[in-house]
Amino acid sequence: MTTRSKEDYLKNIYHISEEGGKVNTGNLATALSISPASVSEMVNKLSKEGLIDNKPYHGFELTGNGRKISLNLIRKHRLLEVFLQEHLQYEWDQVHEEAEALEHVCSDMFINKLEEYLGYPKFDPHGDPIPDKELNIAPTHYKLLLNTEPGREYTIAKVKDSSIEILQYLTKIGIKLNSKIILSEKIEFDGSVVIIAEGKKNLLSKIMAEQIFVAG
Amino acid sequence: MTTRSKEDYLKNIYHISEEGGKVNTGNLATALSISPASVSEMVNKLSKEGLIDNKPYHGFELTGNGRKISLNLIRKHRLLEVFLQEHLQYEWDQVHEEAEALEHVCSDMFINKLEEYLGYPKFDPHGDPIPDKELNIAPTHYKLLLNTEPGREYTIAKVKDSSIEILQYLTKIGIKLNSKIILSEKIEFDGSVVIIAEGKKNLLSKIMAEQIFVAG
DNA sequence: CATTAAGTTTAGGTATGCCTAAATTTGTAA
DNA sequence: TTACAAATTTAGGCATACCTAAACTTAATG
Repeated sequence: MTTRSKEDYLKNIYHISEEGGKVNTGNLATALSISPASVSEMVNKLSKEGLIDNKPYHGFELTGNGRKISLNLIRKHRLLEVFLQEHLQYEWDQVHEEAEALEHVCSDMFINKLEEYLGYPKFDPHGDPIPDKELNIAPTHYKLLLNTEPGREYTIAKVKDSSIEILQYLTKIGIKLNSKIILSEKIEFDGSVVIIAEGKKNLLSKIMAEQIFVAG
Repeated sequence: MTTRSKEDYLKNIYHISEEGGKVNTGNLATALSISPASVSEMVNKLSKEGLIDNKPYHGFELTGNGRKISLNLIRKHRLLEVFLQEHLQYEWDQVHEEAEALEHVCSDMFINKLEEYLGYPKFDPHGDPIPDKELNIAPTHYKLLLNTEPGREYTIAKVKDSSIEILQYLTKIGIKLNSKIILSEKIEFDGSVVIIAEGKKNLLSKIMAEQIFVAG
């Protein structure tokens, strides 16, 4: 059986490895806000169920089946976000939490019908690609804003949806998806940066800036 | 805390007492497909939490708070059913199960926005009234088809949504909400009835007929 | 190559929500 | 008014998914 809890483990394993990290007990525990001991237990169960490949003391990764479950959840999450924002007037920073709850409960039939209803959108409100019915997901080549060439103009392609505070702050300073943005200055002392967006200069802390990805 | 499980208890207590029955360990156990022993335990917890009034060995009923939680769930359930049928092309017999899962998970904000999106519908696809935001629910005075005057025409006002098979069968013989229906003949032997709907005669078993309520 | 710190796993414990079997309560009928 | 059947509750157990504390691996360093 795949419970809500197991689904959360699988989805987080997917996200951590997407971001290039090795997946181990420690960082999964941090991501899930759960003790390492509990993660270790659950990793064993998931491994016995053939959803992850575990090398004790050396980390683990999704199997084909585990990846399918993760991608299906991500598909549900992102389509739900599109619905919430486009039809129910949710704000940018509100969609994530609601989708997080609904994704574990709505059926595949529901999501396929919703996808049709929405007109087969390709991206969610944060700029992330939506896997299709066969769980193919478009690769993205977005750059971290922090790694771009200062002075050049880019387009905001993605903002991580995990922090309500950041999304609210960005909205307040007029930044949204597809806004034009220029990295104006990097401050060595604390890693914060000065950006120009919508004609205005703003300071972003390092943590804020790390949530922003650009294209172009 | 109100968990999924507790919510199911409360909702079922509401439904049983709506149908005029006394609510006790036994019939709640039957409704939930759970052992009487488990129901007895949970009834104690709900009682301690002030959601039901329990007289051991003599049944129980919802308190004001318990009733509010139930009505809010029913509101969510019915609005979700309207959305599923009107926008996602769900069939009559498919809406109940999906709504049953989603109702425990969607937020009050979600359902208030959905209600607006749907244009404040007053009834769900089975004919049941939808409680408003303040949890007021319209009283209904539908009659059991079985108790109507033979030969007279009525309008189908409600069909219970709990059995997929019955809804599928009714659809097959052309019966839907607001269809005109005449009770043609009662067969004493097994309680089944002959009805005329959409110009055609059909036999309904007693169990089937008990699901149909009419107005007019 | 022995030590040790960091990271991981195991051991033992808790709450929830279910179960079966045994004990108790209730109301009715002899 | 006692005895009994039906309904209910209590007792003791199990699985899930979490916890803390203790034990164990690993890898890096002197």
